[in-house]
Amino acid sequence: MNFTWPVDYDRDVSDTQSDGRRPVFAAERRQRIIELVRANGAVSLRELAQAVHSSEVTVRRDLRALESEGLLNRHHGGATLPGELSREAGYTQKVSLESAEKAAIADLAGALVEDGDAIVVGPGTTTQEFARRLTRHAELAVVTNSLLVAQVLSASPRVEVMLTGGTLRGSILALVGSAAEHSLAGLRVRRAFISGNGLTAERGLSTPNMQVAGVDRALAGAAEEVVVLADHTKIGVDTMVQTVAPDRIDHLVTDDAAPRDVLDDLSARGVRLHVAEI
Amino acid sequence: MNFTWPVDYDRDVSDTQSDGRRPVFAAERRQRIIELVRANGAVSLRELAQAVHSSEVTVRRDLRALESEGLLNRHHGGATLPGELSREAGYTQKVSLESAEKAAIADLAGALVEDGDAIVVGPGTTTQEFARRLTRHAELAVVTNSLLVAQVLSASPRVEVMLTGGTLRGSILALVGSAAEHSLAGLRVRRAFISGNGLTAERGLSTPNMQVAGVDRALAGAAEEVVVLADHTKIGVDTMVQTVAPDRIDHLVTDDAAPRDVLDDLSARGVRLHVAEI
DNA sequence: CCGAACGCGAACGAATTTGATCGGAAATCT
DNA sequence: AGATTTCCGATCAAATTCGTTCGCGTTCGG
Repeated sequence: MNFTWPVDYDRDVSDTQSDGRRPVFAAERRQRIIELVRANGAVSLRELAQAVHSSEVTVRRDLRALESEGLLNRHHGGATLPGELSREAGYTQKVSLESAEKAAIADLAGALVEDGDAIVVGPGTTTQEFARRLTRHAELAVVTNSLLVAQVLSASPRVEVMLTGGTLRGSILALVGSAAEHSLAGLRVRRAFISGNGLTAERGLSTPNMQVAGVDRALAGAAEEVVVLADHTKIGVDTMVQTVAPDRIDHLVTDDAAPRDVLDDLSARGVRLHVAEI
Repeated sequence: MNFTWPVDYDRDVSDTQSDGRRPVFAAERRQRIIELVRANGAVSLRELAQAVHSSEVTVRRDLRALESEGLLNRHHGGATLPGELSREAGYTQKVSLESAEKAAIADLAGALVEDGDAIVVGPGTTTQEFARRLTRHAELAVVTNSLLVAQVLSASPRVEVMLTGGTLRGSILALVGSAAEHSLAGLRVRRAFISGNGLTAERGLSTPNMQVAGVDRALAGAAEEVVVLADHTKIGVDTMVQTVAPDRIDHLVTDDAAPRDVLDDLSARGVRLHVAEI
């Protein structure tokens, strides 16, 4: 925990540890290095060397060992906390995935919006793409719990954006939790445009996360009609928590690679289909 | 404490928190670039270079690398979010003004936060920079109405971010209106870190916009202590709506180019000063 | 008491990063 | 459409950092 440094005064360059003072164990030094990196987020090699009273070569060696244990990340000139950087690699990869399908779906869904509408838009990459189309409409009121959707719409002055409150879920940049659900309680809009992780005819829309499911339910509950935006990779798959029952879904916008039988089942349950041709 | 950048590496400082400024790692710079692009939708090359304190050549190299990872799209003059050339509103230019001062102020203000704190962070470029420092702390709960602050903190799992609801004010990417104020009503945190457009000893903190003023008041009201982050360009100027009275301000963090007399007046009114030396 | 093993620091070549410059391409203006 | 301004790509040079080898001193086991 706390280290008492036997002697901390000027150690000259040529000075060695021949004077009977207790040597600083390597483990102590490394512990100190980790503390420094954790405290500052990122520390330069030189600073570390000064701080632990060792040469830069030694610190480099330590950093190499610590990196192999996953305790920190090395960079040119120093080290940083692991995970602090290089984040979001997974997220943005999703954006470019099937972007043609998403764009086509978003285009088609845009036809379901009219000037002067009040709508709800849920989180997701498809709905984000959909939101981009909304800037053309005049006098739109959009309620969303997605920071990305809000940001997309922030530029257009003719769209009024209302964000729900709530705690931020960093992985999808959306607001969840009871505060988010509660802020939707008194709301009533015409249509909700939401996505999800899976859609089947039997169980409807679903998502693998409980908190996300709660808000999705609240989003759908605030609208008279529910529009689901889902590309073909989600049609026919079921995930953990059901969010919207099949008979509560009024429209489904998807692409023509979706399995035909599932679409037919959905249609039989009263879901109006909008299939984008890629 | 001198803040000269090229560290003289002959001196052996026993201080572990060395004051010399650390070189910015390439990974950090790229992360910063991504954040800037995300936040503004589209940023020009020149502004990016200015913001990260590097040459345009280096930024160009970074952009090339980031594009190959699919993290952004680059084209003549700058870079945009991947997926769409959504915004044609020209590259925003308010990205980096007096960024050195802001960074120093943010550093200083970071000392007013402790692990386990619950704090409020208001909108503004300075507070955004401040928020970047918060990722080092453990078990932090942050309430904010700024999308940019939320986004900065979204990457760090040790910080819980709560966003107020409300209508989005696109120009500053913050939530305002009665919903925002109402969502802060039942809240009580230790400190509020807010910025503003002007600060005088007579009228305290002020901002030119009524709606923004309302939320600022609510933000300050939710905290036991109010910390104002303001660079020297805001000290001594008064704008339309008063948001926080002088005697409600407990701390002021600013830089040493602020007019001395105003600081003295503020100090006489009980405001504790933290002046960053550039 | 002695040799081997180990940790640490110094030195030097290699590799990486960064900034500057210049010709050519692209966009904008007239 | 032509001219001009701006921006991009590539090569080069300087600085910094990294990896490796070697030497020195200490410690441990016999």
